[in-house]
Amino acid sequence: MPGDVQKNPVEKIPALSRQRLGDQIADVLRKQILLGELRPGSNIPERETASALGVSRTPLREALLILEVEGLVIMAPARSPIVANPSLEDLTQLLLVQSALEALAGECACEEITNDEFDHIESLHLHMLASSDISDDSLDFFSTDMAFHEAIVASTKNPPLIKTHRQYNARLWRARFMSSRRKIKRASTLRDHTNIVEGLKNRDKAQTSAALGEHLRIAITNIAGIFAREENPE
Amino acid sequence: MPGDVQKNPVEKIPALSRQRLGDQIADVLRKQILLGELRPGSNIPERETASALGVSRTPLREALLILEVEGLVIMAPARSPIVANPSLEDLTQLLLVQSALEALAGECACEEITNDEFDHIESLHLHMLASSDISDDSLDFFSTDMAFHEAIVASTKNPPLIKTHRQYNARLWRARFMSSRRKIKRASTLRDHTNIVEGLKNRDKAQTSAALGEHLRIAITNIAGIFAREENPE
DNA sequence: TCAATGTATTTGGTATACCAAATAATGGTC
DNA sequence: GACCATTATTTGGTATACCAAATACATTGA
Repeated sequence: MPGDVQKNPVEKIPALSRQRLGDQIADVLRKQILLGELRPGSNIPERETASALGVSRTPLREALLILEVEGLVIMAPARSPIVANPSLEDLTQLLLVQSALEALAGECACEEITNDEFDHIESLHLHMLASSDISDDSLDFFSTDMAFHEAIVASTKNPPLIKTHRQYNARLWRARFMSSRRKIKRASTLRDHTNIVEGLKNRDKAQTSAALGEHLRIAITNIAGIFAREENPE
Repeated sequence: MPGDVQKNPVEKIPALSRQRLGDQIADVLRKQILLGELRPGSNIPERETASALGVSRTPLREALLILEVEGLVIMAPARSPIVANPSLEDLTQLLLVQSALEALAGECACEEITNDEFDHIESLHLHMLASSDISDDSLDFFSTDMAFHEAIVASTKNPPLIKTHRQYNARLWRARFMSSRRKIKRASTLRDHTNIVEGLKNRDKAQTSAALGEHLRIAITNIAGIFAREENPE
């Protein structure tokens, strides 16, 4: 950056030096990957991306490193880093682990959840129930769904669990988003959620855990359906 | 490195440029942390460590970044990176997640494990049975124990599960090592392992999964005992 | 026309130089 | 003698310069 004008409007970067630049860049790239602005399989050349973001390669590489450890980016020697493009098998394996994590979260949540936290989760559920009929705003339905699951995990107050769950969610985000656009499945999603909320309300470990685990195992089927449809559309 | 003599005897670093230098450094540091050569809470100043390893700060920072994402190192702004020093609560939370991961691994293993893999796992178990009476080589008993669990997880052929499990193992390594030195507990460890092996042999998902999950939940108690002993020795 | 080879360009990997913030030490003053 | 202020040093954070490997392209020969 030899003295050229800073075009980057990312508010105040040096505001109290919030955190490492690399972390902030990782957040930006992660969001772009999740939103599909950076499509799976696409390249992330270091110099180009760095200058596009108005930073140098060093923190950009730091961000790529983080995303690689998280499994969102693949870095091969002498090749541009690329956005991970998980196969159906990859997604199945990820979902299996995620379902185990959420089942555990369900158990822990029954012990740790506060009434306020439960109320918030229930309100998210009610919002989904209400909006599923009226609007067809896929993005709203989907993001509320994600928030619902994250809120449950957050209520466990188990930082490693929360972090690992978040990382798996990131890798599954795109597939689950595409899956959520099949509105046909909404009814079963909501039915599962009702079971989960009921389990949480009664602090019933077995019900909550089973409902959460089963919920995601169903998601595997849905995603497999998406893949089948892509290969052989209609 | 201005022309000074290379004291680093790390074989041939540029041998076919195996992989990124940062990854190799991360491996070295991780091993040092696990073996206790880098004690929890100790500093890892960048310049000093880099020159000690005969590399520059860039790949060293890359390694520290990786270890930070893995949870083995804490990096705070304007402070030397330090080796994570998990509290009893931290370890409890980690073990809870790890137990869920191993329970899942047990289920998957029953479907995926080959006869060769089972034989290997069984031989590890037999080795532990044999050596538990004769020698009191804690390190051997412990490392075989770790290999036993890792082999089970590996037999699932689920890469994300394997990777996540390995990362949790790294964070738990030290605590489990200290715990394993209480020879009194060996009998119960071996009894658990016998159940696990039996479950695997019969490809019995429920038994294998339950035995693995329970096994680690017991480890939580053992580690809590270690902490209690440290605070109030004898 | 096709293939093979050599060169130029682009890639990521690494080392180093520079910067800002935080800390620790030292000197001065009350 | 104690406390506060100021400075010097050490820290990590960032930018840049350099390097080697890999690729793509072009040119030349069969």
